[in-house]
Amino acid sequence: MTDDVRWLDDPEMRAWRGLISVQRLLFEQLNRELGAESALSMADYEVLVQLSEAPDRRMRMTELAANSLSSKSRLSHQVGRMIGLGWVTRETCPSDRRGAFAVLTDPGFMVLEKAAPGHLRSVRRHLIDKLTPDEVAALATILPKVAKPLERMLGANPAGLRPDPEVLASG
Amino acid sequence: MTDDVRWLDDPEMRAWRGLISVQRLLFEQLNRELGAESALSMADYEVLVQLSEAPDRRMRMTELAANSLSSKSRLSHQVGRMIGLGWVTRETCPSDRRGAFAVLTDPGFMVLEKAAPGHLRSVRRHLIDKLTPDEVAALATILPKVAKPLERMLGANPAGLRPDPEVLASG
DNA sequence: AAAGATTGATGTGTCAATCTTC
DNA sequence: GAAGATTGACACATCAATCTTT
Repeated sequence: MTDDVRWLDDPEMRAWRGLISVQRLLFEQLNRELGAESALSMADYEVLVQLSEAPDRRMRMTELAANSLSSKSRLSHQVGRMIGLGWVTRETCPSDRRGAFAVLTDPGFMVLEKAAPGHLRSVRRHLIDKLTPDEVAALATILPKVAKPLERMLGANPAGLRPDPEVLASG
Repeated sequence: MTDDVRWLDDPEMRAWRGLISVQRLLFEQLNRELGAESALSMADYEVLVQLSEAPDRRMRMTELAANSLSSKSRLSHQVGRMIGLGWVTRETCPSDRRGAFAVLTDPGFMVLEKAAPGHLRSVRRHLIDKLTPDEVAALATILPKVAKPLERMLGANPAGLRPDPEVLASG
């Protein structure tokens, strides 16, 4: 661990700060608006969307966790809460008795249907409408270049979303 | 609230999903690496950076909250913890006795100095190095277009980071 | 009353430990 | 023992309420 570090130059710093700002401001605002209109968090919303699009409106927990970029632990807590609210039920998997399905209920589906238009408007208002189509396309190209390597790195890790010690140690 | 919603088209959806992925994967990974190397969260880090760059290594709580895009409440809890760790002290403002300064201590400064190189490397490895200079520049241009309107909207709001009821109702 | 700031209750995320089935 | 999944303890964020000074 040498002391000579390459600091971020101006565009690098602005890109990085921009990402921080968007994370802090955009996501929290969308969360607030979604919550105010429908008592849903973005995490809830994402789970509902995934389940609503899945065959039979059901999905294995591990698959659901992967699709919603969540750790198994987080998803488990979250689905637990959603079961408490009656939006989801749990079913055991017949072919592999370790496995569990999360199943979307009708009330859960209705909550999603009711929340979707408002949430979509929020996303347009605060994100899409602020950018030109070219800029949107640029984000669509650039962001996966950052996300995909992390996806691979974390997905390759057996025990959920945990840091890779090798990568950590490496300079 | 009409039922006819304009769904996101393909680039719009990819941009939006990309942002979600980056938020989930990049920030959590950086947080984990920072924590593993230095027992610091990104929120801690940001506060330490702000204070270290401020005149006399001190800053008013409200200003610090604004600079680190945090709500006053969050910052207050956070600084409270950091005081407990000996990284920061609190001082009352002589000219306005409602006000408080957060002041960086020497131990706090040393923690930051020790953590910075590793964190910087993480940011390079997972973000900057994945992109061409053009792509970095594009992010530096595009992201503020999303962040600034939110900054204005939320900053204009007297009581911290709260949603604007008008905006919520509209649309 | 408004601004500066803190507090406490509650909800959610994280990590490590655990349990069951493969 | 590894995979699928859950649990409990703890850390942090959020919101509303509060307190003090202006």
